[in-house]
Amino acid sequence: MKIGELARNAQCTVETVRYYEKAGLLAEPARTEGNFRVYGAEHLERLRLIRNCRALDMSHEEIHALLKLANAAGDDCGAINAVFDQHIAHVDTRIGELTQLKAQLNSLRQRCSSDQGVDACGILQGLAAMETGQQPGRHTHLG
Amino acid sequence: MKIGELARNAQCTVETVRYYEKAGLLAEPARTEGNFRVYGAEHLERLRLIRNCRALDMSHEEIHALLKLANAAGDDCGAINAVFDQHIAHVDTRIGELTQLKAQLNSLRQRCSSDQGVDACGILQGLAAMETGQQPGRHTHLG
DNA sequence: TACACAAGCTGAAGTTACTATAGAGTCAAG
DNA sequence: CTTGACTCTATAGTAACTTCAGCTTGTGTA
Repeated sequence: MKIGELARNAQCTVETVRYYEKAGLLAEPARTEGNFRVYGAEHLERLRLIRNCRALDMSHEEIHALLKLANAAGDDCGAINAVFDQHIAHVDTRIGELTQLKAQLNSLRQRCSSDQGVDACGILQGLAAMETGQQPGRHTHLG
Repeated sequence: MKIGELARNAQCTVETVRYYEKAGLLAEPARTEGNFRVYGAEHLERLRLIRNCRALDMSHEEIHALLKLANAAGDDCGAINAVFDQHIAHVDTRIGELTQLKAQLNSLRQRCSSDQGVDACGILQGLAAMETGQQPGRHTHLG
């Protein structure tokens, strides 16, 4: 199968496929005489796995670790669980941060009644007065 | 005040300050004879406002719009509310996405009991079998 | 006064995970 | 034999910074 078909089967673009190859997530496939990439079922399976991990917001680093572990057939999969648990922790942290954020935003929003002039705007006053919070802190790779 | 002091007062790095200047969020300050930037209280106030907006995960685009509106003294602040409301909607959307994600991750996680071999790992099986979901979809600028 | 060291300067490159573009080559159908 | 779909490589752009190299300025101490 050529790159277009592979991409269609995995619901992504051909550019993404080539990008994964350069990024070392997807093995370099064979080539035709005309230099076109030719893929087999194993490539599709691996690509699907990668896309699913991405759909779960895992970073390339996490996926890379996972793939490496998955290839070490015979090992027990405690390490895989660890990668997974860590990712779940990331998501959880991020949800907590955003929830707090939303509360703060809502409380600011309540301070403005929309018809007043900019000088009296409660939102702007609130934004200027807030004690500069701790750096949003990149505890996770999630935005 | 020089750039280092300004940065300390606003809880950010000097590189970030220079970056905001280049990005057009912070006005270019005066310079000393030796070409050092010199800031006044108004710069600090504006920088604090910017950092607070960032702490609330607003994008530069949103902040830029907000600053422009804030400078249009005299206008009523309905437009400011609109920017704010839109941002709150972004945060809300993202929380919803991550919550769904977490449920999916947890359900996958339950499939593995850790002591088995990689071949039988329920997580990997789940990841391979998942129907490639819709693109995570950038509805918001939040990751 | 001399010298070290902190702090400042500019400009360019690196980060993440792609997307988009340019300019060229390959291949099957009509 | 030409058209059009598909593929190739290489490069640049995205957001919001961070890091680095190489230089200049200012300050404190011997």
